[in-house]
Amino acid sequence: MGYMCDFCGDQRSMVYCRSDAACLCLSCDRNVHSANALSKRHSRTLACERCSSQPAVVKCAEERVSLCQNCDWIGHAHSTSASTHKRQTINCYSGCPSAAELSSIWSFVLNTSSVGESTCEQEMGLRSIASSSARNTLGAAENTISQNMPSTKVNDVSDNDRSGAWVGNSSTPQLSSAPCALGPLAGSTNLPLPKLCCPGSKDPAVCEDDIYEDLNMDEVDLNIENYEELFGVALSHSEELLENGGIDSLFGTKNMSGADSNCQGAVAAEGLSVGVASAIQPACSNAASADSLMISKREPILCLTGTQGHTISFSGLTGESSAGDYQDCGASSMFLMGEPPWCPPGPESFFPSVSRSNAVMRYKEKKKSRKFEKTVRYASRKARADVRKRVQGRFVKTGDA
DNA sequence: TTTCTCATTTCGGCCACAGCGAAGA
DNA sequence: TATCTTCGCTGTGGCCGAAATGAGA
Repeated sequence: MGYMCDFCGDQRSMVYCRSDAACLCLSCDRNVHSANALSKRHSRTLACERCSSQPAVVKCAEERVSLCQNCDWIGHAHSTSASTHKRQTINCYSGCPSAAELSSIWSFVLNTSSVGESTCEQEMGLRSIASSSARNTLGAAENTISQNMPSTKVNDVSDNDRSGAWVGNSSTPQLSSAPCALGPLAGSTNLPLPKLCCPGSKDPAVCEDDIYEDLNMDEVDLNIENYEELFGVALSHSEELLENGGIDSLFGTKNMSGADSNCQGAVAAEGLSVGVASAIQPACSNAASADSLMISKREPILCLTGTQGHTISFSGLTGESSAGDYQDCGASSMFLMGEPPWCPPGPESFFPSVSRSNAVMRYKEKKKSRKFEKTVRYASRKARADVRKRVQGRFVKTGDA
């Protein structure tokens, strides 16, 4: 890092806000994003420690740095030795999570409190910012993985790892958490397979609908106390763990690479279904906000390690994503264009055509009725514009009649 | 089934000006 | 180095026209 907070300029920046395109310290992150309900929806993640201008998507265990997609690619794809580096997905978050909740999202702090306890109740308690939708959809993804890759050993983690499977890393879904994963959403569907909420999903419309239905950040009432203090301790703890080589326990999940990697089987399997693989590791699938989930759709990032330790990366789209992009393009464009370009022409029987058309109708209706609130950044300007004289909608000079 | 026409919806530009930040004195 | 001044840019809302979309013949 080393870069200063874009807001206060005093503290070291730690968090990258996609919506604001800004790097913030934790304190400013809290202040800025607790201002109103809209700002609470901003999807944030750790800032890339290399370029400090992009959101980090993975954490390299060997180099001990958080890297954005680009830096990760530059640093690992071109080097045979570096390509074997163990990397962990860094999750997004939104709202104003407490330190404990952030620790759950990133799993690099206060891990001991949850180690060894993997009950649904605890996870739900920790992840209060996570919507049931996100939880369910990921759970559905797990289920799908298990069905589509029966030969792949998905559940290959210790109890300790399991505790962080949900809260810390989306790259390695855990079948063991099926009671949690198979929530009402997945269970209520009549579709042969649970819904997926990922770029490779066969029915993004369904996903987005569910996201909007189930996500209600306004209901989240989160308070942050002793933010800096907590994180100071937490970071020290994480560094200590890193020095001890306890990357697994630090992140609470399996690594992305390695001989027993969960993803390995997926890649090794011939005719890899990218869609399914995307379900394995959406960029921010653990994020609670629709924001982040949409980002996941737009930026399907795959970093899978094959049998030779080579990393295969896919990125659907590159470049900056504006706030407007998140509004709709993420899902609708993909949806309207049919199958995502990265979807292989595999079996099309994931969803019956009737269900799909129904999903199309539901999606269109919902899209029609959806309202995107406009954020007024300067109330004073708004107040002045409201009282300013106009002619045919245009402002006129004060002196003019 | 395709093509054309009309109605409806969506979206971007325009306007004045206070306020903010950068640059220079 | 600190303070002040100047300049340029930003954002605000309602209306209009062009473009896109949908429905019907």
